[in-house]
Amino acid sequence: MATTPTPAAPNDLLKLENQLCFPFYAVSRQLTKAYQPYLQVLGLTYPQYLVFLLLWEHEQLTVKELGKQLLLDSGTLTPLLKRMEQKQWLSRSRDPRDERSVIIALRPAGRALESQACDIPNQILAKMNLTPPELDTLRAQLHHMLTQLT
Amino acid sequence: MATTPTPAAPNDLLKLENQLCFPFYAVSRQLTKAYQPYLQVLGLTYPQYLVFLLLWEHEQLTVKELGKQLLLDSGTLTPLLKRMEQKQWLSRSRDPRDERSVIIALRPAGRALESQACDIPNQILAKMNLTPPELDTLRAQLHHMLTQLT
DNA sequence: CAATGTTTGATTGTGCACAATCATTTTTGT
DNA sequence: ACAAAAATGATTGTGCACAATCAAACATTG
Repeated sequence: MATTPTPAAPNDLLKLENQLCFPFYAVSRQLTKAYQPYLQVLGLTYPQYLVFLLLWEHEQLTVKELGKQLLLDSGTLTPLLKRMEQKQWLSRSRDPRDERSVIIALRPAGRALESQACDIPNQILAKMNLTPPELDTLRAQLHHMLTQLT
Repeated sequence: MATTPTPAAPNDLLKLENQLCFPFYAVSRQLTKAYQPYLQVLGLTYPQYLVFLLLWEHEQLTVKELGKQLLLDSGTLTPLLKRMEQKQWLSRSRDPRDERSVIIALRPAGRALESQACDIPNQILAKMNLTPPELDTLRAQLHHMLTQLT
C-alpha cells in the first residue's frame, strides 16, 4: 500500500485555500472596509488615519520618519500628505537645519480630529470577537512575522 | 492612591503600536513584496497570481465566482483580467446560456506557468520561521477574523 | 405577455502602493 | 576646500482597490 497520509500533493500547495498569504491580504482589505464608515464621517482614508495616529502622538515628524514607521515610501506619502495639507490638517515645511528633510506638523484642524477618532479602535475590535488571550498571541505572531519580513 | 495599574490611557488606544489593524496592513504589504521577486520572473503581479491559483485549480470560472473567492469586485477584476487576456494567459467570453456572465478560461500559456510557480509558496513560508503549530493557530485565527469581517 | 425588479459586468473617478529615476542637500574622505 | 558618496524627497508611470453609476440580460409577478 504505502499511500501517503495527507502529504499535500504538489498541486495542493497552489490552492488558494492553502495559502497563508491570501488571508492576510483579504483580512487587511476587509479591516480597511470595516474602518471606512467611521473614517468617512471624518473625511479621511485609512492610510491618512495611520498618519494621524503618529501625528497625534508626536505632533511633528519628518516624511522619512513617517515612512519608516508605516513602511511606506515617498511615492506614496508625498501625494497623500499634500492632500492632507490641502485640508489644513497639517503643514509641510523644509527643515532649516537640513533642507533635504520635510517636516510634517499637526495643525489645529488635525488635532481636533483626535477626540472624534478615539472610540474607533474599540468599535473595530468589538466586531472581531477575539478573546484577550487570542488577541495577545495574534499580536505576538504578527509582530514576529513583520520582523521576519522586513 | 487608587492609581489604575495599566488601564490603557485614552490616548494609548490611538497609538500606532497598539493597533491590531496596522500589523495586518503592514504584513500584507510586506508579504506581497516577498512574493514580488518570484512573480516578477513570471511577469505577473500578486493579485494576478491569486487569480491563477483559482484558475489552475478550476480551469474555468466566471468573473462573479472569482470575485466571490477573492473578495474583489469587477472594478478591480475587469481591468486586471483584460491585462491577463492580452498576455494570452486566459480568455474572456460570455456564457451563451446567460449572456450576463463572463467566463474566464485558462489558456495554454497560463497553464504553463503553473509548474514554474509551484515552489513559490514554500519559498515564502520558509522566510517566516513559523513552527507548524504556530502556522495552524495562525490559519485558524485568520479564518475566524475573515468570517467575522465578511 | 408586460411591467418590475434583480443579477452581472463594465465604466469612471479617486486614492493608494511601489519601482525607477531624478534633483538637491549634506556628509565624508583627502 | 573640494570631489565623491550618501541621504532625502519629489516625480513619473503602472497596477491595483473600491465606491458610485450605468447598461444589458434574465427572472418574477400580476
